[in-house]
Amino acid sequence: MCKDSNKKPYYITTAIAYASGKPHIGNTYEAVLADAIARFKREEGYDVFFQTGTDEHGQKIEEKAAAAGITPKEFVDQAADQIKTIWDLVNTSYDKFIRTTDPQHEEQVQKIFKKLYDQGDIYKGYYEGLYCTPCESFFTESQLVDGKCPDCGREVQPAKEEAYFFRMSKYADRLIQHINENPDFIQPVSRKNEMMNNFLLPGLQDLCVSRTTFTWGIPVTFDPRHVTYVWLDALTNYITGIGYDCDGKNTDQFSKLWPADLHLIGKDIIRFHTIYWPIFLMALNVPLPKQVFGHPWLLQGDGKMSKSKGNVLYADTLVDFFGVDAVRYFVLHEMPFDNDGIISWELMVERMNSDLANILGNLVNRTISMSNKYFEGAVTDGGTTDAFDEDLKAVVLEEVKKVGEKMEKLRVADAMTSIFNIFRRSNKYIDETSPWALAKDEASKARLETVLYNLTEAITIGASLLTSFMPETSAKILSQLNTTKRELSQMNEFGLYPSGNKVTDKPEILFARMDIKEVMEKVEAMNAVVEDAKEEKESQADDGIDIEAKAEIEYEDFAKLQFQVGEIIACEAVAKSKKLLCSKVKIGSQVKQIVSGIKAHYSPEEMVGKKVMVVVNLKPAKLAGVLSEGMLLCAEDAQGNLSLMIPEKAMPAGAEIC
RNA sequence: GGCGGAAUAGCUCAGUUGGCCAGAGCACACGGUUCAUACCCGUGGUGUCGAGAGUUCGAAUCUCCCUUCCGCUACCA
Repeated sequence: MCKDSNKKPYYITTAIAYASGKPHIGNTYEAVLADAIARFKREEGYDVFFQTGTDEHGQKIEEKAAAAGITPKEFVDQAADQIKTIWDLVNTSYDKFIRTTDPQHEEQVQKIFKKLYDQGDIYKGYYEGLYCTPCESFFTESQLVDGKCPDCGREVQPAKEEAYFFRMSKYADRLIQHINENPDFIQPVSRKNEMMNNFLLPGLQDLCVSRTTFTWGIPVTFDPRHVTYVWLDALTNYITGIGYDCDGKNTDQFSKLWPADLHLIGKDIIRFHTIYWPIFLMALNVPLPKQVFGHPWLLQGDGKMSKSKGNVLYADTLVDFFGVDAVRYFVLHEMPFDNDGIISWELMVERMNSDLANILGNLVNRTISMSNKYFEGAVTDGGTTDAFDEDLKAVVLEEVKKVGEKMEKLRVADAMTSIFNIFRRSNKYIDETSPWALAKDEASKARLETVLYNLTEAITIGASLLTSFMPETSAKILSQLNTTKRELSQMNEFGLYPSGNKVTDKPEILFARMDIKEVMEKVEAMNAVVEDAKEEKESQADDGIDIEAKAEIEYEDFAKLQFQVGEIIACEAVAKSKKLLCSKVKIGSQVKQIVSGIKAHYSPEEMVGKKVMVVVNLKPAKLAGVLSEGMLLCAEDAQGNLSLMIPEKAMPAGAEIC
């Protein structure tokens, strides 16, 4: 134990997963990536602490629990279990799984909130100015149309609902300085510019840190109508999980581990980790984490991964097909450093066959087979040497170094490529030395011994390096070679495999080749089952959706609105806009220009000729610099899909809708 | 609309401060081999290094401009 205290600490975290459902393979990627880094750091001799967990508060969970007819706590208990099960399934070696409903975390969040309030960083305020009572919504000045509610056009009033805010601007200069002085703080660097240019340099808005519209959250002690709103609750897990104490009685663990060495997060929440989180810490007078790495996403090749499509890949499904280490290999290998990666069944099978089965599995198998065939399993250093041997050794030792260098830069995929270069070089070595030819001549026995010894040694080193990335496979190979894991510190030397040691006499297949056709047939069969279940569920669920009710209106309010049928006679995308289409709409004898945010749902071509429902007397406004003289009405479902309202029977352009 | 990034072999990408015939993996074709999971090894590219112009003895690498994609952000009646 004394030995441990001499080790340098390394504290790594993942983002905590939102406990609202089953995590898909894209989410799981983050856990595996963090795990590979954590394991490698342990190999390097660090005293690693790896924390992950779940974010369990918020309105969405409150609603989902209600829909399921259980309490929020019951709901998150189930969800957290499910997430933990998946993390365990893919062999993540976390040291702590924190949940934001842990009493210890909740207590600290309450203290932190109070402390920041007492010192003036958090203040009670209200959404500035602009509340529309019927819509129950707040708007900023720029969102208003003609000074009125953009949704209903009514008057808005200043300052309705109170909320607590964090004064971000106070710390902005310090943060800008910190980011400039620590170029590695935000990774990849391209994200640094985005944060600077979009948020820090233009000036930070204060952040809302409490809510009164839902109750499933950590109550504000001195104002219990409020619950702590997301980021102050979630981000603080990184310090509460290791024993931060707001009153100054931090645990030894906290003193040892903080500041964290690496927050590993998805690129979508970089802003919260590189702006709000550092500022919270500054306010608490706690040092900032050393590095935040916003990793890219793993996307599905065959169409976007979406739950509504039912084509989401889950880690457990993939593990059933390919096994844990193949899945780990795939997600780590396919994910470059700053571009999104792609996952599909075809790519999985390809990697499985070419890298895992052919290059690695077959290498181990053929090597062990030869040792058995020629020497009854005994691997002996024959003491000979030639140019092929020297090159093999040089490549192995060189790649060992590269693995360390790549991992230092968080280039995990590149590190694995280096390991596989050892296996590739070993296959080539077999070809160069042709052991089967040596075996025919008793005179070259020593030479043959050396060749198989060098191979076994190279594989031992390669397999030992694999331990951080594919722990089960690493152990299997070493076991078949009847040896133990080579320590990183001993990898600057070639030839430590005990001479005369015997390998297993029955090598097992590590990775079986797979047939893409068979896999796809199984996948389709599986999807068909899922599809049926989904349809059944939908037919049950299609009894409508509920939306927020608006206040009752008088008939005269309704009568102010003028609806008419309009015929779209021309339509084009609005240049420089992602969501807008600009239509020329014929209404009776006149033609109006109307801009609508429906580009994601309709192409300009399919718009033309449609007869649609138009709000005609809406005051014209400019959208993205283009004049819009009305509004096309659409129905919207829970997923945000839009459908234009079209008359059920043929109607002329201009017909009144009443 | 604002800010930033990228465009290199069929595919995914490397190419450090401008300089040795522009590289790797996958895929494909041919050849070799048989220890092994029909595997492994070798050989094979007329790639306009997105288009155009410029700086230079020399540019994928620097400058300008254009085109196209991407990210963040704003807007989205």
